[in-house]
Amino acid sequence: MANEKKMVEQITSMDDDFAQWYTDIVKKADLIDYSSVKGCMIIRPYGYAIWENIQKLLDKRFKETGVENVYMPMFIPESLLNKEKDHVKGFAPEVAWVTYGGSEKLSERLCVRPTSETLFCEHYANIIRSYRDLPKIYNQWCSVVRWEKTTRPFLRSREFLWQEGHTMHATAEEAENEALLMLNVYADFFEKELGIPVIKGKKTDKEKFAGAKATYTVEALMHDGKALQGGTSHNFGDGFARAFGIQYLDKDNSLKYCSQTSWGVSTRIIGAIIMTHGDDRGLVLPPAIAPYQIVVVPCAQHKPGVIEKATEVYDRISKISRAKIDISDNSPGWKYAEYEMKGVPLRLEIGPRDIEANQCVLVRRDNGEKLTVSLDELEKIIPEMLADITKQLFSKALENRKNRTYTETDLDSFIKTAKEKSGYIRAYWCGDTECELRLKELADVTSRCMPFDEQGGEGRCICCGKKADKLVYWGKAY
RNA sequence: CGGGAUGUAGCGCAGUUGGUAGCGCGCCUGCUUUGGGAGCAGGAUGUCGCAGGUUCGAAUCCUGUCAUUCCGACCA
Repeated sequence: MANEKKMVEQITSMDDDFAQWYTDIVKKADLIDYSSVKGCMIIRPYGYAIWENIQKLLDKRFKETGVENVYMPMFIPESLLNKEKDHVKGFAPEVAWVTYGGSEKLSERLCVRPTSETLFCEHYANIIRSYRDLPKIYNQWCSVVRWEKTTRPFLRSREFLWQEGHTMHATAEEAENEALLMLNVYADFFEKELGIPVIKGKKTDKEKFAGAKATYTVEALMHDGKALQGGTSHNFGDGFARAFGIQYLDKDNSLKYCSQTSWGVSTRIIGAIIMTHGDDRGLVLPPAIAPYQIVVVPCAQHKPGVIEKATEVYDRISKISRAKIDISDNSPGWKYAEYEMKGVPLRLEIGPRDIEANQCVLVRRDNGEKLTVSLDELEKIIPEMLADITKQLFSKALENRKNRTYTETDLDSFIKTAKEKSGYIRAYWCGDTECELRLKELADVTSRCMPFDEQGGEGRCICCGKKADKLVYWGKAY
């Protein structure tokens, strides 16, 4: 019992204080450490391994659609940043500036990239001449800097890792297709690999990206009912192309402006994983991105033959999964708690009793189920269980979203629900930004997205009561 | 950027009216243990966040500053 108490003390319960629970997990699962610069975190090996797995899986999906990776500089001259008005207005308040090189003041200050639209545009203007040069579908994996006031690990840090795709196309239609294609890549990745259900939709003008014609988003709902924008894909039309003079000579020998997209996801995804699947015992990782998918814990490992047998099993399952074996002299109970904290999807326990019976015990992190299985069946059972874990994580998260999605048709109920519940509120909206601002004021919610799947109907604007054809998901967001 | 809380050993925390720093866990050594965070014995570990100031003397009082955290406003 004394031990149980100790375990409970490790992390704050999510029902007591969700924010503190999140912070505890991030630290105690060894994902990050704080650095001496506010809002800049050290991503530790266990956390970085998760990011590497995310990168690997996404990068493969990108390349299957024709993406090429590049690397752009991290500095942007002020004059370059200023070229597109809406864009600079959106980002200027939160950029970091370099004003000195060594001891000399720079003649023009350099901004540390908050995003690289301008750099890509400058480059594209130089390399695109003819329709034969199109499309250009570039992506870069890098870090960007935004001088946030309030910071939280993974969710909002001043420097964060991400991927930014920037593409140039001959026609507006092609650009629109690209933006939607990448949105679908994100949605598929979230749902199939991470077990996080998302809502695909369009952002309102108020919420769209600075300088974009349209912003599309995949929205996820966290365990506490707050929304998190998982990834965004923007159609820029030819706005930047006009500002940067990106033109090509078409087949008909006339000069035309390119149409452009950009799309990105960041280490924020890790925050989404924590807040979607985690529980009071710690992190729960979807197998696809878990640094190790299964941990072998020998029991009574001092007894002759146990470590040998456990190692043999480990070698075997290493061929079919990312595996780890822990033969440290910590007690088995300690190891159970430790790997639960770290969210390892499966635990394989093996001790003298098992060895005698040619079996082992498999324990699932997501639901705690214990299964005694024959050692002969491991190669068959483990991949099945890993796949099933992702599915179960998905349905559990979907269930949470369903339970936290409310539909309202009159303003008073809308405000009441917004005050009393935490989740999405579905309600019609006339399209007027005034109404959006008013809802923010009255109910403290913002529009999260206009789901593609749920348009086409008609109702009354939740705010002004006028005829409305836009169904919007409203809520509070990270 | 506003409001609250915090900063002392790796982690969690005590430290009273100012007098030169302690507890638990962890760590190291040895023995016994090992199927849900093991036991006993011995041992090591500190610019008291940082910078000034007051004082014979500061972890303690004052000023500033930096960071963390929570709640708002802003944003991925």
